Amino acid sequence: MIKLSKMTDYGVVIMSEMGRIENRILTAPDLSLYTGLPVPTAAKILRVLAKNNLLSSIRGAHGGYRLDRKPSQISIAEIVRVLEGPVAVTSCVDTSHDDCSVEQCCPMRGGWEKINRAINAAMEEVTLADMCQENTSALPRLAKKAPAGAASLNVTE
Amino acid sequence: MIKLSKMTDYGVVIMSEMGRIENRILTAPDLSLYTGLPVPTAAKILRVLAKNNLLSSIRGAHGGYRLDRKPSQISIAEIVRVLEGPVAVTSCVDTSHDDCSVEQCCPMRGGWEKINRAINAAMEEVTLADMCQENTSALPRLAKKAPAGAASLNVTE
DNA sequence: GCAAAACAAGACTATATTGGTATGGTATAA
DNA sequence: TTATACCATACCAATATAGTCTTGTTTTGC
Repeated sequence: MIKLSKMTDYGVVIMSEMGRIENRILTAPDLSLYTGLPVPTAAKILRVLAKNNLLSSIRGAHGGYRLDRKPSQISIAEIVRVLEGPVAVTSCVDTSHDDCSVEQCCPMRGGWEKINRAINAAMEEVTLADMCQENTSALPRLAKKAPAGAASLNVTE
Repeated sequence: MIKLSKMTDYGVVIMSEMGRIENRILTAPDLSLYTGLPVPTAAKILRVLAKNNLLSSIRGAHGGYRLDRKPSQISIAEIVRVLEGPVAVTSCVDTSHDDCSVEQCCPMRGGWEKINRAINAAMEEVTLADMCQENTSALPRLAKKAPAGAASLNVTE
């Protein structure tokens, strides 16, 4: 199961929540309430999103966060990239590229490259607007403890 | 950085190694030698691959492992699926689907579904044969300690 | 029939990543 | 000037992963 980190998942959930309300200002506690995430966690993610120009932060009393662009202009790829780093299925794990010194002529490179491109394209194509289409009253839906609320299916085969 | 686990990476490397040699029988120590992986690790992966009908195991003296099918008939998706589980970017992490009880009407589902499908298609399309195209003398290439040798690029943006 | 070679299976350990929390600081509105 | 809310960093805990070790089973070949 190739999966995104929870932080990234939460990030997408938070962003869609903001997308739904659009140009309203929401605070970390607001979002925490809406999504079921603990406040510090929500705050942490919001900070990162703001730092990377997906949200603007407004400080001081009555401050909070606001979407920087329209939901239709924000791709999932962008959110994932901000919270998770470059979108790619890499395997030469280390930062030091010493081990995979064959980089340039590695026979596998072509295959992975193709796969990476496809993944990127797919994520680039789906926007926040696609994620938060109308009709879903978000607020009351995550009763219990759990945050979550994103993808579920597995495309098993 | 959405990444595959090392085991999966190793699995692909091992499979391409076997694809290169095709219908020869290779033992875990052989593969360990060729790929630079520790023997027990290679053995572990081989076992999983064999259990899932990608390799056949031959026991006893002069035994080992052999590819079950031609490299061109084995997709990367299959290898990844065997070593990593279903290929999907899920986020409702838990096995218990209790938290995401909205599954059916979750507004995000559509978006993730699309992304998952694209990833799957890409991996389904690339075969082992694509990964181990000719000319690369595999044996002497991983001198030092490190195994690796798979993807490298990052498709950063 | 016995010994050696090779796979089979599981438990176990150590390490790395990640999620989550706490603390102290800064800016701004009322 | 006080309360609200963002900012930054450092720390802890839990989980997941990689890797190892041990014991067992099957088969070849002498």
